Amino acid sequence: MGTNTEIAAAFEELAVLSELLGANVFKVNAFRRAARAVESLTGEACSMESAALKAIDGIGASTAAKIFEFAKTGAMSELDELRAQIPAGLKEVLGIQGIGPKTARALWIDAGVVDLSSLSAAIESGAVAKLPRMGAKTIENMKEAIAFAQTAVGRMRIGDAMPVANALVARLGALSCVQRIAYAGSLRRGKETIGDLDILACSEESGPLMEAFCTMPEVARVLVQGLTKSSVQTKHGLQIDLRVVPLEKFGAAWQYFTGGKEHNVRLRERAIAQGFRLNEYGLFAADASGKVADGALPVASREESDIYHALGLEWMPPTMREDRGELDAFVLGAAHTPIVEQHDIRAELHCHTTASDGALSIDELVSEAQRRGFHTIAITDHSKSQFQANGLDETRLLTHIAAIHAARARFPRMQIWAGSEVDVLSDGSLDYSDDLLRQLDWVVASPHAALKQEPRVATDRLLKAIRHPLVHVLGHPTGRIVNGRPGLEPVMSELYAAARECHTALEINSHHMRLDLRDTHVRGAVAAGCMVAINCDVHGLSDYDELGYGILTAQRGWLPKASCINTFDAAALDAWRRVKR
DNA sequence: GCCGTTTTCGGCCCGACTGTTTTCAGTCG
Repeated sequence: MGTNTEIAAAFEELAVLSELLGANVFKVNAFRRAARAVESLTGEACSMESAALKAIDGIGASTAAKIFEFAKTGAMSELDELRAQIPAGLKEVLGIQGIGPKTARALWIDAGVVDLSSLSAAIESGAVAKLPRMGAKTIENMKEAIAFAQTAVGRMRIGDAMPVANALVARLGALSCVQRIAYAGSLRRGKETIGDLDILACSEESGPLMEAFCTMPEVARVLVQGLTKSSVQTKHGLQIDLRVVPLEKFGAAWQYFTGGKEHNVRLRERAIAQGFRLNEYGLFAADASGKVADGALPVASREESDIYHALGLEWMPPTMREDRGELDAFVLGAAHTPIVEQHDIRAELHCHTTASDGALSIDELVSEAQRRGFHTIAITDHSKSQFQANGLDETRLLTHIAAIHAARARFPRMQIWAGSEVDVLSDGSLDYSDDLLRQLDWVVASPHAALKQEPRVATDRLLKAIRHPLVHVLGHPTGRIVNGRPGLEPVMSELYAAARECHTALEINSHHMRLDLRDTHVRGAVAAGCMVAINCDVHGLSDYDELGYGILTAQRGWLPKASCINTFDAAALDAWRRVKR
């Protein structure tokens, strides 16, 4: 057996290693495409029939055979052979900015470089300078890039990147030469972590704009500076790319720089098939040989929707542009299920007061929910096992329930529920008795401890909570922390099936440190027919703003509005709740 | 390695920038 993640990683490694051996680039791309195809499956690749595998775009006979081999033996012989030929440390050499597969291969074959330290040694000894196309400037850049690789931050959490991007957009947008500006890239697509920031601007004099950008005080190193494209690295190790296009081409450029890469490749293939060519300046009519006449005006370029419409597609949210079937789903005129949007959310069903570890009183929580246009709030303080979070014992909980119910008189327009975020203990039992749970209006059950359990143990633990007749929502099901801890790794398909059968919703915890369920889990839950809750796990006033990250994650998982309980009207939500009361 | 509304062979997305070259290869996104 092997998980989809493991199989995708094997194909990605196959791509990298065969690239280092100088394989045909199209073969390398085919491995990468296979990796992506496996990664975005909602079922397990290892348990699929050969015909079903080969029916998937990007998976042919050779790839299917490799998946079978992996399922049977836990390894791929072709990958093992490549690993035996190539020094393991060469992959980190390939990771250096400016060193691609051709250079890495030349460094290895002709200069004996096998890892970063031997690369530095080869630079010092002059061995690198003897290679073709290795001038003084190239070697200087290489030395800087090696030094920078030691300090780089890696991928940044979306909640850390978003404020940086917003501030940068505001600062550059204030320059008089800037007509329009926005961020693009994986940040706009709402990925949980961001590798670099992509900013797109329109200006009639890009020189001063590029100069202003490259001389910002936080810039440590200018990688590239041109009139349409510049890249810098900041003192914190974050790479920022700025692209400048004319105003009338903003839509084409925004589409192009938002990506994802594979989505764009598919879109350009579609353009060619329809007699066009697509680039960052627009969609152009092509002649029979695929050429665009010099000076031809674009068919579409001003807005993203112009591009998609001209190609027979609806505009689609950036969150869905990952080559996971969106081009088929958004054909112009075809009916598609409305995806959840932030303004659809009318209820917060997971929040904490000062009774446990929150910073707000009951009234402060409720009035903020009301101010945001919500009709329902469930107050869910921690249960007794969370002693470090001041979790409530039985006596305090009963007092708290009364206090929450008393608040109803002060907020006649709000539906206010007394709830709990009750701990799912390591054996799957809950932290309060059924008698006590029955007195609550709303129960979120969440794992907080024992987050390193074996997958089988974790699965059974969470299944027990999902099947509990008094539980409405399984909160942050895996307990992972983005860039922090992996959390539980249960067999998700079993959780989806049980959740659907038992009328239990699975939570997308919106906090940018959690985002749990993650995007791929949401997609799987939707495919299995589950209901999903999007909650902010509010501890302080600003946590209500985390909702945006939860929505991005939900959209990346193609969550329909109708499958999200927070979008129900007050009566429907109450009816849904009462099934378990 | 994948794929087919020209195709089972011969294609496979596109452009900016850099450094090293005298016209382009390599890298990146």
